[in-house]
Order: sequence, then structure tokens, then C-alpha cells
Amino acid sequence: MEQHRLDVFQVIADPSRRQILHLLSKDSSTINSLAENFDMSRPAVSKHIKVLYHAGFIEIQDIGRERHCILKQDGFKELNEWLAYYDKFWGDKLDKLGALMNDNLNKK
Amino acid sequence: MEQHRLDVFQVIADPSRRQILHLLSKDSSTINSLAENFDMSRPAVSKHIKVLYHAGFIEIQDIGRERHCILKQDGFKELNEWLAYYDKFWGDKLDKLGALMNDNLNKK
DNA sequence: TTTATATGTAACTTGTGGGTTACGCAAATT
DNA sequence: AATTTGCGTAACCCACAAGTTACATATAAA
Repeated sequence: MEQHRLDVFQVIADPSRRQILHLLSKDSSTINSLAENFDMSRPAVSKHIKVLYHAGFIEIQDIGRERHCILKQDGFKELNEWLAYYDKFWGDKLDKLGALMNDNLNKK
Repeated sequence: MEQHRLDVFQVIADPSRRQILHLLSKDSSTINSLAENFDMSRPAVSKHIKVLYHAGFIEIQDIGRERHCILKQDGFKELNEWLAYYDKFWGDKLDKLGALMNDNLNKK
């Protein structure tokens, strides 16, 4: 039900959000317990959670009045694909260099 | 001589900058010829170039009055490392799931 | 040497993202 | 039933990033 699909690059641009992801990689936790790790207010964290959720970085399980945030892979995939394109670019560049060196070796 | 080391996440958060990187992956080019691909003014592109440069995404060769921009790997590395951490996270998670399934199989 | 080109930069404007406080509500606790 | 807890949201503020225009400079072309 994550409608708007935010720009994942924008989403991870914020250091606080990256730290939230890092915290959640250690242990999934609720919004309040996440907020304890920050200077900012609890509503601010709540906003970040909303953003992370809509970008597919976390999922949320409502347990009573608590919201448990759990890391989710979807958001990362888009980033991985973007980087893969450039990884390929660098790879190709190396290949071409290698081919060139081979050519030169064969010539003499 | 790239002094300040900008936050690479912030840097790639801008869609225009990502498009510049993409254009440069096709062909290295000057600032003016880059600007032709955009609606924004030439100075705006110039600024983006500066940002990309200081974050290690491009290098620049001055040829006469022209500045040739070439893709550079440094900036991407930091992103790769960040993502690698989470890739490992997902990998480990799968491993644990696999171990659990194995345990269950052995029990019966 | 005059003109055109390729660029950097300063000064300014503006939209918006990230913060706040104040409030409301439902689920627990007492 | 009253209170506390965990949370969402609305309304607001403000710094800043990203754009603009105007100007300066160095190189190339005429």
C-alpha cells in the first residue's frame, strides 16, 4: 500500500534517515525507542519513518499502540541497480584497457 | 585537491546531477555541451559540476578555455561500501533462515 | 586588436525539507 | 473511569539548496 514511491536517492540523502536504517539493521524497534537515539523530537522521527516506509526501506507491524519498524529490502534494490550500471561502466573500461594492452603485446 | 569532501548521498540526491553522471557515462564532455541537455542555465550546470567534482564523481581536464568532464570512480566507492553493508545484512538474514530450515529438517 | 567563446562567481530570489510545538486519539495501565 | 503511553498530524518557522541574472576573465578566432 505504499502509494507515492518517493525518490530513494532523496530519501537516503538525509543523515538521520541513514542512521535510522543503521539502527534498524542492528535491531528492529518502535518509533519511540528509535527517537531516544536522536536529539530531535519524536514527531520528527515519526516523519522520517513515514518517508522511509513510502520509499520501501522499512515495513511496519502494528502491535497494539506500538509500531514496530523492520528493515525491508525493496528500497535498496533501486540503489543497487543504479550503482550496478556504473559498476558495469568501470568494468567495461577496464576490459577495454586490457584488450588494448593485449593488442600491443601481440603486435611486437 | 578536492578539499571539502561533500556528502556523496546529498550529491546524488539531485536528479540533474544524476543525469549529468549518466550523460558522462556515454561520453565525456564540456560544461556547455552538457548544459545543452538541460532546461536550466549554464551557470546552474557549472555549479553542479563543481559539486560533483568535490565529491569525487568527476575529474576535469582544462583544455584551453574548455573544461572536459570525465567520470571518476571515487565518489561511487563510498556508495558501494554503504550498500555492501546492507547487502551483507540481507545475505546474513538468508543464511540464518537457511540454517533454521536445516535444523528443522534434522530434527525430524 | 577587436570580437566571440567558454567559463567562474557574486548577489539575489524562492521553494521546500526538516525541524518545532500543540493537539487529538486509541490502546494500555491504574 | 481516570491516567498514562505511543503514536499521527496540522500549523508553523527557518535555513539552505538550486535556480536566476549580471558581470568578470582568459583563450581562441577574426
